[in-house]
Amino acid sequence: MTQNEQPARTRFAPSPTGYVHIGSMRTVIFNWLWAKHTGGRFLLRIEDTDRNRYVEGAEEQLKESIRRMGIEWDEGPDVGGPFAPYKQSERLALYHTYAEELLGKGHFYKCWCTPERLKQVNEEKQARKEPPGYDRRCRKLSAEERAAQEASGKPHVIRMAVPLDGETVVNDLIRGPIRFQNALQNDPVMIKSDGFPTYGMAAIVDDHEMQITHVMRADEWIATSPLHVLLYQCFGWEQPVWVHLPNVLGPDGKKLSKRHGDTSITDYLDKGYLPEALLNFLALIGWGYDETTEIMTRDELIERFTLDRISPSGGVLNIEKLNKFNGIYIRQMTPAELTEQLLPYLAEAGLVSAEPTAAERARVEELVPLIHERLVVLSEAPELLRLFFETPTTYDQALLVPKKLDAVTTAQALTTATAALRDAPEWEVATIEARLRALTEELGLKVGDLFMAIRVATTGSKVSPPLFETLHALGRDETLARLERATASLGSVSAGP
RNA sequence: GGCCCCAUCGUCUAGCGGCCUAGGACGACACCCUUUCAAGGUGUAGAUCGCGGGUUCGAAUCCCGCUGGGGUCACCA
Repeated sequence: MTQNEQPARTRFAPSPTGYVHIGSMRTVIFNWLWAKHTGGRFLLRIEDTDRNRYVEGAEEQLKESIRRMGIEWDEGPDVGGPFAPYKQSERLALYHTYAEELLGKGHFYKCWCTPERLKQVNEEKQARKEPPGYDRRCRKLSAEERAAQEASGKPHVIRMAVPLDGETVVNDLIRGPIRFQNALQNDPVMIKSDGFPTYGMAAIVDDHEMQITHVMRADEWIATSPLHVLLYQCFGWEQPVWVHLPNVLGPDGKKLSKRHGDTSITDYLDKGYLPEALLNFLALIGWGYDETTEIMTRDELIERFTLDRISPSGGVLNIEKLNKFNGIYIRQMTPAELTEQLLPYLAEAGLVSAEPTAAERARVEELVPLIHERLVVLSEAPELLRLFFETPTTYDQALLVPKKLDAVTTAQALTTATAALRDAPEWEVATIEARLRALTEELGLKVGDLFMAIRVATTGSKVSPPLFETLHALGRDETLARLERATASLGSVSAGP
């Protein structure tokens, strides 16, 4: 791109309040891709400055989610780095040092207004149809008043004294300059009364300290970004490149949230969407390489990812397309690889033991080719493979008897087929096929009718992997037993009135 | 409501003044292959580039207005 491509330092800075949703993961991916593309570093920083929203285990879950996607941070919790700690609750002293500095320069001021007063001010403003916001009372305190408040020792917050006029320009890389009137901004709280910094304070101090070169974050941060620019100006620090990413939207075109259902990245992973497929798919929401290329490996993505190709508009997550991608990636795996991935799902369904034995593993691997190209998502495997582990118990007569045939004819056909298969010289796919095809002529049945009757008789369903392979995998004894059972169920019908 | 962002087939997108009678992908539909389902192959439909003005010899591409959608207005991030 036109931008210099010096090694970038990017970061994903979530607050540990819950799971990582699919939109956040897309943000992670963009940050990570850009760092890797430029040969830079991707950091993870935990923004736990709101003790009211602390969620037990959220940090671990968050790290786990990112790792399951095959993404590692070069600096951050667990791995450390030159700017440790990477958790804001452990960096409190730093924020205070900087707050003191700006307090001294007059860019920050202490505010003793209580939440109750703030609320009241807002209500009054609302009543007067004025925009809500702090009235800056403490900013206008006289020296004596300030000294009095100071002496009282009452709890206070520290606010930034936003310029009363002029404008602040946020230079967003993909949107260009965005202008904001300073007069319309509020004096934001920088340090809360509990001594913790707010996002605006902590993020800017840390981004500067950690030498972040590109701040890539979700769209919704645009509105508060002028405050961040202002803070950089107060400190006299060089700003990072601002890159506000378009949102990943729900089917209704609104910001993705819990009400849209499975928005947690782990839900997708648990369902059996492959990390590679998810990565590829997510990279394509809000970014595109060229006119035709869509399927790209991790390395190709890294190689090709540039900021100038990020689009400014949000995109709806197209699950059908994700499914397609997942199928493509599944088909790229070897049977052995697929087997490994499938075992946990089969174990959960009770089809193999929790600690699969070598025999079970081998059995699954020989079955895998039968469903390989039919799998969309890993979790579908148990249903597709169940017929090889459990004998169908009931037969739907309507399914078993081909449309143009009756029960008696079908039973006879099945009986003949059973005999033919019993007599087959050996149990090979080609042999089974030869026998059965010959049968259609002998019986004068249509290929589809005979095969379908056998399919339903042996699998209990009209949909299955290819018949001959299926019978072969079932084994002769099991095949014959199922055939006989099905035939018997038909007999009871034909014996009826 | 104020401020801000966005606007190409149903969806994800290509397009950065002439290559566009707008390309690709998913989905849909049809056909081929075929023992079912898939996979694969071929093809069809689908976007007056949100609307209206400009600028220009020429606009999806630049400018303005409108409309629509979204975001944000906390001692949350």
